[in-house]
Amino acid sequence: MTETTPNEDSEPRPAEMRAESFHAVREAHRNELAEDYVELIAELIAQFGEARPVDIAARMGVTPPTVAKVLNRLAREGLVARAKYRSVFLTPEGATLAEACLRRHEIVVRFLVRLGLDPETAEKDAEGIEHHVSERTLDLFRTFADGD
Amino acid sequence: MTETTPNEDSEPRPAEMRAESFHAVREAHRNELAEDYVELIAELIAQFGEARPVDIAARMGVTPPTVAKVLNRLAREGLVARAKYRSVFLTPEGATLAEACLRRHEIVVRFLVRLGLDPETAEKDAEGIEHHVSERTLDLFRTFADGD
DNA sequence: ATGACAAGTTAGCCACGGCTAATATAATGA
DNA sequence: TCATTATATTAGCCGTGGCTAACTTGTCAT
Ligand SMILES: [Mn+2]
Ligand SMILES: [Mn+2]
Ligand SMILES: [Mn+2]
Ligand SMILES: [Mn+2]
Repeated sequence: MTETTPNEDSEPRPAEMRAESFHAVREAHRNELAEDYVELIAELIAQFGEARPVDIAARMGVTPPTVAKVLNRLAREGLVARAKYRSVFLTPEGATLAEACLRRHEIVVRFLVRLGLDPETAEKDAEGIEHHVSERTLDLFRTFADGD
Repeated sequence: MTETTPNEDSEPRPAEMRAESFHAVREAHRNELAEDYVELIAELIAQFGEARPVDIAARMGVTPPTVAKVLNRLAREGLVARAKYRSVFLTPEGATLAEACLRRHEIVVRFLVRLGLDPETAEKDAEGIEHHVSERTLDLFRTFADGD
Protein backbone atom coordinates (compact mmCIF):
# COMPACT_ATOMS: atom_id res chain seq x y z
CA MET A 1 0.00 0.00 0.00
CA THR A 2 1.76 3.10 -1.24
CA GLU A 3 1.03 6.62 -0.16
CA THR A 4 -1.12 8.44 -2.70
CA THR A 5 -3.98 10.90 -2.60
CA PRO A 6 -6.64 9.26 -0.46
CA ASN A 7 -10.19 8.68 -1.61
CA GLU A 8 -11.58 9.83 1.71
CA ASP A 9 -14.20 12.51 2.06
CA SER A 10 -12.35 14.77 4.53
CA GLU A 11 -8.99 15.78 3.09
CA PRO A 12 -6.20 14.81 5.47
CA ARG A 13 -3.45 17.34 5.95
CA PRO A 14 -0.40 16.69 3.83
CA ALA A 15 2.49 14.93 5.50
CA GLU A 16 4.80 17.95 5.25
CA MET A 17 2.34 20.17 7.10
CA ARG A 18 2.09 17.70 9.92
CA ALA A 19 5.85 17.42 10.02
CA GLU A 20 6.03 21.19 10.34
CA SER A 21 3.75 21.11 13.36
CA PHE A 22 5.88 18.53 15.12
CA HIS A 23 9.02 20.43 14.27
CA ALA A 24 7.50 23.47 15.90
CA VAL A 25 6.63 21.49 19.01
CA ARG A 26 10.16 20.12 19.29
CA GLU A 27 11.53 23.61 18.81
CA ALA A 28 9.29 24.89 21.60
CA HIS A 29 10.50 22.13 23.88
CA ARG A 30 14.10 23.01 23.16
CA ASN A 31 13.49 26.53 24.45
CA GLU A 32 11.14 25.63 27.23
CA LEU A 33 13.53 24.98 30.07
CA ALA A 34 15.53 28.11 29.37
CA GLU A 35 12.37 30.17 29.36
CA ASP A 36 11.08 28.78 32.64
CA TYR A 37 14.45 29.20 34.30
CA VAL A 38 15.01 32.81 33.33
CA GLU A 39 11.44 33.64 34.24
CA LEU A 40 11.87 32.08 37.66
CA ILE A 41 15.26 33.70 38.17
CA ALA A 42 13.77 37.09 37.37
CA GLU A 43 11.05 36.54 39.94
CA LEU A 44 13.47 35.42 42.61
CA ILE A 45 15.66 38.43 42.00
CA ALA A 46 12.63 40.68 42.24
CA GLN A 47 11.64 39.09 45.54
CA PHE A 48 14.95 38.38 47.21
CA GLY A 49 17.49 40.41 45.28
CA GLU A 50 19.20 37.25 44.12
CA ALA A 51 18.45 33.80 42.75
CA ARG A 52 20.01 30.89 44.59
CA PRO A 53 20.22 27.43 43.04
CA VAL A 54 18.59 25.90 46.11
CA ASP A 55 15.52 28.11 45.66
CA ILE A 56 15.39 27.44 41.95
CA ALA A 57 15.55 23.72 42.67
CA ALA A 58 12.70 23.88 45.17
CA ARG A 59 10.45 25.70 42.72
CA MET A 60 11.37 23.67 39.66
CA GLY A 61 10.88 20.49 41.64
CA VAL A 62 14.32 19.08 40.82
CA THR A 63 17.56 18.48 42.71
CA PRO A 64 20.38 21.03 42.96
CA PRO A 65 22.73 19.09 40.66
CA THR A 66 20.09 19.24 37.95
CA VAL A 67 19.84 22.98 38.43
CA ALA A 68 23.61 23.31 38.24
CA LYS A 69 23.75 21.50 34.95
CA VAL A 70 20.97 23.54 33.39
CA LEU A 71 22.47 26.80 34.65
CA ASN A 72 25.74 25.88 33.00
CA ARG A 73 23.98 25.46 29.72
CA LEU A 74 22.16 28.78 30.16
CA ALA A 75 25.48 30.46 30.92
CA ARG A 76 26.99 28.87 27.83
CA GLU A 77 24.05 30.27 25.86
CA GLY A 78 24.55 33.73 27.32
CA LEU A 79 21.28 33.99 29.23
CA VAL A 80 22.73 33.86 32.72
CA ALA A 81 25.82 35.14 34.50
CA ARG A 82 27.34 33.26 37.38
CA ALA A 83 30.37 32.84 39.59
CA LYS A 84 31.13 29.64 41.43
CA TYR A 85 29.26 29.20 44.69
CA ARG A 86 27.44 32.48 44.13
CA SER A 87 23.90 33.39 43.21
CA VAL A 88 22.75 33.53 39.62
CA PHE A 89 21.95 36.65 37.65
CA LEU A 90 20.52 37.38 34.24
CA THR A 91 22.39 38.83 31.32
CA PRO A 92 20.59 41.62 29.46
CA GLU A 93 19.54 39.02 26.93
CA GLY A 94 18.30 36.76 29.71
CA ALA A 95 16.38 39.60 31.33
CA THR A 96 14.69 40.47 28.05
CA LEU A 97 13.65 36.88 27.53
CA ALA A 98 12.42 36.65 31.13
CA GLU A 99 10.28 39.73 30.67
CA ALA A 100 8.65 38.33 27.54
CA CYS A 101 8.03 34.99 29.22
CA LEU A 102 6.53 36.58 32.27
CA ARG A 103 4.11 38.54 30.17
CA ARG A 104 3.14 35.55 28.10
CA HIS A 105 2.68 33.45 31.21
CA GLU A 106 0.35 35.97 32.74
CA ILE A 107 -1.70 36.33 29.60
CA VAL A 108 -2.22 32.59 29.38
CA VAL A 109 -3.22 32.38 33.04
CA ARG A 110 -5.62 35.30 32.79
CA PHE A 111 -7.12 33.79 29.67
CA LEU A 112 -7.76 30.45 31.31
CA VAL A 113 -9.26 32.04 34.39
CA ARG A 114 -11.48 34.20 32.23
CA LEU A 115 -12.62 31.08 30.47
CA GLY A 116 -13.84 29.78 33.82
CA LEU A 117 -10.92 27.77 35.15
CA ASP A 118 -9.94 27.90 38.81
CA PRO A 119 -6.65 29.79 39.35
CA GLU A 120 -4.86 26.68 40.62
CA THR A 121 -5.50 24.64 37.52
CA ALA A 122 -5.00 27.68 35.34
CA GLU A 123 -1.53 28.13 36.73
CA LYS A 124 -0.75 24.44 36.27
CA ASP A 125 -1.98 24.18 32.68
CA ALA A 126 -0.43 27.51 31.73
CA GLU A 127 3.00 26.25 32.69
CA GLY A 128 2.84 23.86 29.75
CA ILE A 129 0.57 25.67 27.34
CA GLU A 130 2.55 28.91 27.34
CA HIS A 131 5.33 27.37 25.27
CA HIS A 132 3.02 26.29 22.46
CA VAL A 133 1.15 29.51 21.88
CA SER A 134 1.92 31.37 18.66
CA GLU A 135 1.88 35.15 18.48
CA ARG A 136 -1.51 35.02 16.83
CA THR A 137 -2.96 32.79 19.47
CA LEU A 138 -1.47 34.89 22.22
CA ASP A 139 -3.16 37.95 20.76
CA LEU A 140 -6.48 36.16 20.79
CA PHE A 141 -5.89 35.05 24.36
CA ARG A 142 -5.06 38.60 25.40
CA THR A 143 -8.11 40.02 23.74
CA PHE A 144 -10.37 37.41 25.26
CA ALA A 145 -8.86 37.90 28.70
CA ASP A 146 -9.40 41.64 28.62
CA GLY A 147 -12.59 41.53 26.64
CA ASP A 148 -16.35 41.77 27.30
CA MET B 1 19.41 35.91 52.13
CA THR B 2 17.33 32.98 53.29
CA GLU B 3 13.94 32.07 51.98
CA THR B 4 11.16 33.34 54.24
CA THR B 5 7.72 34.80 53.76
CA PRO B 6 8.17 37.77 51.47
CA ASN B 7 7.07 41.27 52.32
CA GLU B 8 5.64 41.80 48.87
CA ASP B 9 2.10 42.92 48.21
CA SER B 10 1.05 40.14 45.81
CA GLU B 11 1.49 36.76 47.48
CA PRO B 12 3.75 34.54 45.37
CA ARG B 13 2.69 30.91 45.01
CA PRO B 14 4.49 28.60 47.41
CA ALA B 15 7.48 26.73 46.06
CA GLU B 16 5.80 23.32 46.35
CA MET B 17 2.86 24.42 44.20
CA ARG B 18 5.18 25.62 41.49
CA ALA B 19 7.10 22.38 41.72
CA GLU B 20 3.85 20.50 41.22
CA SER B 21 3.15 22.41 38.04
CA PHE B 22 6.53 21.59 36.61
CA HIS B 23 6.17 17.97 37.61
CA ALA B 24 2.91 17.87 35.70
CA VAL B 25 4.54 19.38 32.63
CA ARG B 26 7.35 16.83 32.72
CA GLU B 27 4.82 14.06 33.13
CA ALA B 28 2.90 15.36 30.10
CA HIS B 29 6.09 15.41 28.08
CA ARG B 30 6.85 11.82 29.04
CA ASN B 31 3.54 10.69 27.51
CA GLU B 32 3.55 13.08 24.60
CA LEU B 33 5.43 11.09 21.99
CA ALA B 34 3.47 7.92 22.69
CA GLU B 35 0.22 9.82 22.33
CA ASP B 36 1.15 11.44 19.04
CA TYR B 37 2.42 8.16 17.62
CA VAL B 38 -0.65 6.09 18.45
CA GLU B 39 -2.88 8.89 17.23
CA LEU B 40 -1.02 9.02 13.94
CA ILE B 41 -0.92 5.24 13.61
CA ALA B 42 -4.67 5.09 14.12
CA GLU B 43 -5.17 7.66 11.38
CA LEU B 44 -2.88 5.85 8.96
CA ILE B 45 -4.65 2.58 9.58
CA ALA B 46 -7.99 4.27 9.00
CA GLN B 47 -6.73 5.71 5.72
CA PHE B 48 -4.48 3.01 4.36
CA GLY B 49 -5.34 -0.09 6.36
CA GLU B 50 -1.84 -0.15 7.82
CA ALA B 51 0.78 2.14 9.31
CA ARG B 52 4.22 1.96 7.75
CA PRO B 53 7.28 3.41 9.48
CA VAL B 54 8.16 5.40 6.38
CA ASP B 55 4.78 7.16 6.47
CA ILE B 56 5.03 7.75 10.18
CA ALA B 57 8.48 9.24 9.67
CA ALA B 58 7.27 11.60 6.95
CA ARG B 59 4.45 12.90 9.14
CA MET B 60 6.43 13.14 12.36
CA GLY B 61 9.21 14.92 10.52
CA VAL B 62 11.92 12.50 11.66
CA THR B 63 14.05 9.80 10.07
CA PRO B 64 13.07 6.11 9.90
CA PRO B 65 15.64 5.00 12.49
CA THR B 66 14.11 7.42 14.96
CA VAL B 67 10.70 5.95 14.27
CA ALA B 68 12.07 2.43 14.74
CA LYS B 69 13.48 3.29 18.13
CA VAL B 70 10.29 4.93 19.34
CA LEU B 71 8.15 2.08 18.04
CA ASN B 72 10.29 -0.37 19.98
CA ARG B 73 9.59 1.54 23.13
CA LEU B 74 5.86 1.66 22.38
CA ALA B 75 5.90 -2.09 21.78
CA ARG B 76 7.73 -2.59 25.07
CA GLU B 77 5.01 -0.51 26.72
CA GLY B 78 2.28 -2.56 25.12
CA LEU B 79 0.75 0.15 22.96
CA VAL B 80 1.80 -1.22 19.61
CA ALA B 81 2.18 -4.65 17.99
CA ARG B 82 4.76 -5.28 15.35
CA ALA B 83 6.68 -7.93 13.42
CA LYS B 84 10.02 -7.23 11.83
CA TYR B 85 9.86 -5.53 8.46
CA ARG B 86 6.09 -5.33 8.68
CA SER B 87 3.60 -2.56 9.27
CA VAL B 88 2.68 -1.44 12.75
CA PHE B 89 -0.63 -2.03 14.50
CA LEU B 90 -2.18 -0.91 17.73
CA THR B 91 -2.89 -3.11 20.70
CA PRO B 92 -6.34 -2.65 22.27
CA GLU B 93 -4.68 -0.44 24.85
CA GLY B 94 -3.00 1.56 22.11
CA ALA B 95 -6.24 1.91 20.19
CA THR B 96 -8.03 3.18 23.27
CA LEU B 97 -5.33 5.75 23.89
CA ALA B 98 -5.38 6.78 20.24
CA GLU B 99 -9.12 7.33 20.35
CA ALA B 100 -8.86 9.57 23.41
CA CYS B 101 -6.01 11.55 21.88
CA LEU B 102 -7.84 12.03 18.62
CA ARG B 103 -10.86 13.38 20.42
CA ARG B 104 -8.78 15.69 22.57
CA HIS B 105 -6.85 16.90 19.54
CA GLU B 106 -10.02 17.76 17.70
CA ILE B 107 -11.51 19.59 20.64
CA VAL B 108 -8.43 21.74 21.00
CA VAL B 109 -8.37 22.55 17.30
CA ARG B 110 -12.08 23.40 17.19
CA PHE B 111 -11.64 25.56 20.26
CA LEU B 112 -8.82 27.55 18.75
CA VAL B 113 -10.66 28.02 15.47
CA ARG B 114 -13.75 29.12 17.32
CA LEU B 115 -11.62 31.64 19.14
CA GLY B 116 -10.73 33.15 15.79
CA LEU B 117 -7.53 31.40 14.79
CA ASP B 118 -6.90 30.28 11.23
CA PRO B 119 -7.07 26.48 10.87
CA GLU B 120 -3.40 26.21 9.90
CA THR B 121 -2.12 27.85 13.05
CA ALA B 122 -4.80 26.15 15.11
CA GLU B 123 -3.54 22.77 13.99
CA LYS B 124 0.04 23.75 14.69
CA ASP B 125 -0.55 25.17 18.16
CA ALA B 126 -2.91 22.34 19.08
CA GLU B 127 -0.20 19.79 18.50
CA GLY B 128 1.63 21.17 21.50
CA ILE B 129 -1.20 22.50 23.63
CA GLU B 130 -3.21 19.27 23.63
CA HIS B 131 -0.75 17.58 25.98
CA HIS B 132 -1.06 20.27 28.64
CA VAL B 133 -4.81 20.53 28.91
CA SER B 134 -6.38 19.15 32.08
CA GLU B 135 -9.79 17.50 32.07
CA ARG B 136 -11.30 20.66 33.45
CA THR B 137 -9.75 22.83 30.81
CA LEU B 138 -10.73 20.39 28.08
CA ASP B 139 -14.34 20.60 29.25
CA LEU B 140 -14.21 24.37 29.03
CA PHE B 141 -12.66 24.15 25.58
CA ARG B 142 -15.37 21.76 24.44
CA THR B 143 -18.14 23.93 25.77
CA PHE B 144 -16.71 27.06 24.22
CA ALA B 145 -16.17 25.31 20.88
CA ASP B 146 -19.76 24.11 20.72
CA GLY B 147 -21.23 27.11 22.46
CA ASP B 148 -23.00 30.33 21.41
C1' DA C 1 12.68 -15.82 -11.24
C1' DT C 2 15.57 -12.42 -10.34
C1' DG C 3 17.64 -7.92 -10.08
C1' DA C 4 17.00 -3.33 -8.75
C1' DC C 5 14.98 -0.23 -5.76
C1' DA C 6 12.31 0.84 -1.60
C1' DA C 7 11.75 0.15 3.03
C1' DG C 8 13.22 -1.39 7.56
C1' DT C 9 16.62 -2.31 10.95
C1' DT C 10 20.96 -2.06 13.55
C1' DA C 11 24.93 0.16 15.34
C1' DG C 12 26.79 3.90 17.09
C1' DC C 13 27.14 8.76 17.83
C1' DC C 14 25.40 13.00 20.43
C1' DA C 15 23.01 16.43 23.73
C1' DC C 16 19.74 16.75 27.17
C1' DG C 17 17.85 16.50 31.71
C1' DG C 18 16.77 13.65 35.38
C1' DC C 19 19.12 11.24 39.53
C1' DT C 20 22.64 9.85 43.72
C1' DA C 21 26.99 10.04 46.04
C1' DA C 22 30.91 12.42 47.06
C1' DT C 23 33.37 16.58 47.53
C1' DA C 24 34.16 21.64 48.09
C1' DT C 25 32.85 26.05 49.60
C1' DA C 26 30.10 29.46 52.24
C1' DA C 27 27.55 31.04 56.20
C1' DT C 28 26.24 30.82 60.84
C1' DG C 29 26.42 30.89 65.68
C1' DA C 30 28.46 29.32 70.13
C1' DT D 1 37.47 31.97 65.91
C1' DC D 2 36.21 27.80 64.18
C1' DA D 3 33.02 23.82 64.16
C1' DT D 4 28.86 22.77 62.30
C1' DT D 5 25.52 23.14 59.02
C1' DA D 6 23.76 24.63 54.64
C1' DT D 7 24.61 25.20 49.99
C1' DA D 8 27.00 24.39 45.60
C1' DT D 9 29.58 21.68 42.54
C1' DT D 10 31.48 17.61 40.38
C1' DA D 11 31.48 12.93 38.80
C1' DG D 12 29.11 9.51 37.00
C1' DC D 13 24.98 6.87 36.00
C1' DC D 14 20.60 6.32 33.10
C1' DG D 15 16.77 6.68 29.50
C1' DT D 16 15.16 9.39 25.71
C1' DG D 17 15.00 10.93 21.11
C1' DG D 18 17.40 13.04 17.53
C1' DC D 19 20.94 11.87 13.68
C1' DT D 20 24.07 9.19 9.84
C1' DA D 21 26.03 5.13 7.88
C1' DA D 22 25.81 0.46 6.92
C1' DC D 23 23.35 -3.56 6.33
C1' DT D 24 19.09 -6.63 5.66
C1' DT D 25 14.73 -7.60 4.00
C1' DG D 26 10.77 -6.98 1.04
C1' DT D 27 8.49 -5.59 -3.31
C1' DC D 28 7.86 -5.06 -7.95
C1' DA D 29 8.76 -5.11 -12.94
C1' DT D 30 10.90 -6.94 -16.29
MN1 LIG E 1 6.42 26.88 31.45
MN1 LIG F 1 0.71 16.51 19.97
MN1 LIG G 1 -1.99 15.30 18.01
MN1 LIG H 1 4.98 20.82 25.77
